[in-house]
Amino acid sequence: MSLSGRRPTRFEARVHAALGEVPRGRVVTYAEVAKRLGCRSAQAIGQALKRNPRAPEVPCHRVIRSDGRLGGYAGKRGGVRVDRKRRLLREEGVEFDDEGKLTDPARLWRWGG
DNA sequence: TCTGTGACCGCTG
DNA sequence: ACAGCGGCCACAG
Repeated sequence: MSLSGRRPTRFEARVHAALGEVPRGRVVTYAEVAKRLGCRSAQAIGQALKRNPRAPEVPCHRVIRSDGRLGGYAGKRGGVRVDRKRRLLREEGVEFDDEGKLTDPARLWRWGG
């Protein structure tokens, strides 16, 4: 309850706002979001998302790793949580191959570039 | 592919 | 206020 009952920090709010700019059917990397916020730690982005599993208000599932793999979801780096993430993306037309890599790199969203 | 190091935010004590 | 630690990561070797 320490998590769900907590009010978002300013940093978290900025992360969520940034995610809101990512259209459906597109994905963005943790690094890209970090860059957008002027933060040099992509991991800090993951932290912020973990603290707010309240989808679909915040489309956490649209954030993947720089190497094209899914990365974690809802605080876990594997298992059913990530399976769910993959399903959600699949519903938006974003697919991953057997290696867990993003099939179509054109799906990658990025700001100003 | 795996390991080590860098980076940084928020929790806890 | 402050130090230590862990975490949905990135990057180099």
